[in-house]
Amino acid sequence: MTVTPLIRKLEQFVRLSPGDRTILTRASSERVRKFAARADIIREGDQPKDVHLILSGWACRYKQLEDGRRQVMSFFLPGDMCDLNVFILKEMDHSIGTITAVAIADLSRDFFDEIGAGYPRIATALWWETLVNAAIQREWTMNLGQRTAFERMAHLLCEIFLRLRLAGLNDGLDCQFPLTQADLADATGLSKVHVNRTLQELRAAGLVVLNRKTLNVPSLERLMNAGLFNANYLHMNHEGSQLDANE
Amino acid sequence: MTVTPLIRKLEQFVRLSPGDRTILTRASSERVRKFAARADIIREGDQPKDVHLILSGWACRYKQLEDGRRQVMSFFLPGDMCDLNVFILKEMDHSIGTITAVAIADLSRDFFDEIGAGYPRIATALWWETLVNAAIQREWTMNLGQRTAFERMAHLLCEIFLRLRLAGLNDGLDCQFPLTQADLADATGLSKVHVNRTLQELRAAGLVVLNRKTLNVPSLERLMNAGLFNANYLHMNHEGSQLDANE
DNA sequence: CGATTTATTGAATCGACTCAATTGATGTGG
DNA sequence: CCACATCAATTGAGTCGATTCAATAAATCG
Repeated sequence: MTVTPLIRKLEQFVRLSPGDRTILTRASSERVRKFAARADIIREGDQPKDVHLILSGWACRYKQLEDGRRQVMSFFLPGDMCDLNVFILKEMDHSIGTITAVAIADLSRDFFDEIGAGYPRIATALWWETLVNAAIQREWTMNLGQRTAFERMAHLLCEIFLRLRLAGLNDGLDCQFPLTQADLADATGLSKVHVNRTLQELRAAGLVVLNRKTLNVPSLERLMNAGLFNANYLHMNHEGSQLDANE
Repeated sequence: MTVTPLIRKLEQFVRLSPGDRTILTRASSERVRKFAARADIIREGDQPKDVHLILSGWACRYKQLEDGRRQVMSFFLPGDMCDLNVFILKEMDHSIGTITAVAIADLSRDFFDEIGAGYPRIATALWWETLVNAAIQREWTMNLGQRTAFERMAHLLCEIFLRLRLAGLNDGLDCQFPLTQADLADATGLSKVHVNRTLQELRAAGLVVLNRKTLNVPSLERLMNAGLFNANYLHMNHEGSQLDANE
């Protein structure tokens, strides 16, 4: 049940068989852990032991400089997982912290061996996810390097909105939006004050309605234009039929 | 011979057997293509057919907005390869262009199937490379979002210097450095003028000597301090002994 | 060698930041 | 369920880092 976002997302790319869904569901119900909001799941310097799959709630990767400057490098939404095979590294080079209360499933090396050996569709879908995550990280580079505050914020909101939709987590034009302006500041490299002013501009332009932890996007097309948003990097154009599940 | 940077780099992480080296050398000598400086290897929108391995020369990933703003999202040095399994995507979301004259080897899907089936050490090393590349991309996010122009430039120069060293391509305190100030501007999100001024600051601080396409770093430690550089994200602390090659 | 690219400098401007104070929401314990 | 405490959002004013525009100098290439 809680795995739905993952399955839903992977099926954007491959059509999963009942057996595929079963093993994903099983893996998502063993070794579940819960965290409060604003807690760390793993810290820079820790030894990574498992791959974390977000079952519910929002989290983020972040890194901090000695003087306190903090950068959020990505957001994890339900159905997202941290790097495949992280456990081959000796230590984490960043931290993963929660935004809201979060439930995760810890996925072991054995699980991925099993997938590699007997679940080629899942393996392919996980590669696709890995490539999309890399593309998202590159797009953030573009966002921080080239876009103005206004464009950057519009772009980020577009991305989150679309990613929630891929995971089946939005409701028409609305979605849950638990990020504070401080979170947005850390993700966009802007100051909190400027985030506030930028959001006001977006509101004034009629591009977003954002309050009480809810985001409403009256016209995704207009928001995309404002953010110079090209969805190609999300590689969604597959209609779930890349591989067939003739089991 | 030209594969040396790749083998050298991978051996930071695993100890390769003679058989491992043979297949890497073979794959690097079949299907070699050469490009002039400032040419595109593949463009956004193209269908990716192979994984590209840089045998010699420097290249970069980049993306451009309609109005011409350009962001370099990563540099490819000899021994680097573009995303594993890119060919599962329908189209490229960015372009790859050369900086200098470049020779690449095109690696096919079959090659990677072969690696997966019979060369576990190489497979592990390629995963390590993938994870390090993801970490580098995240660090660029940090760089663009949080560091000042001065720190950012110092950080970038550190990273390139260390990566060249990993591939066995620098000579003591010196290394080849074919990037123009315009390239640095596109990579750091700064204007060309400001890159120029920032480099002058770095020179004035005695942190770098940079001219005639050569970079000299008198004290890597001081440059690292200036860039708030923490090398943990390169995951180099493995001494090539992660897995043994008892063939 | 001239032609073109790359690097450098100066001056004026602007986007985003800092500092500081205020308002508004949220949440918790008594 | 209110009162207080805390966290989140908003506003104003002054400043600064980095930008743009424009011109010149130096390097590189054919």
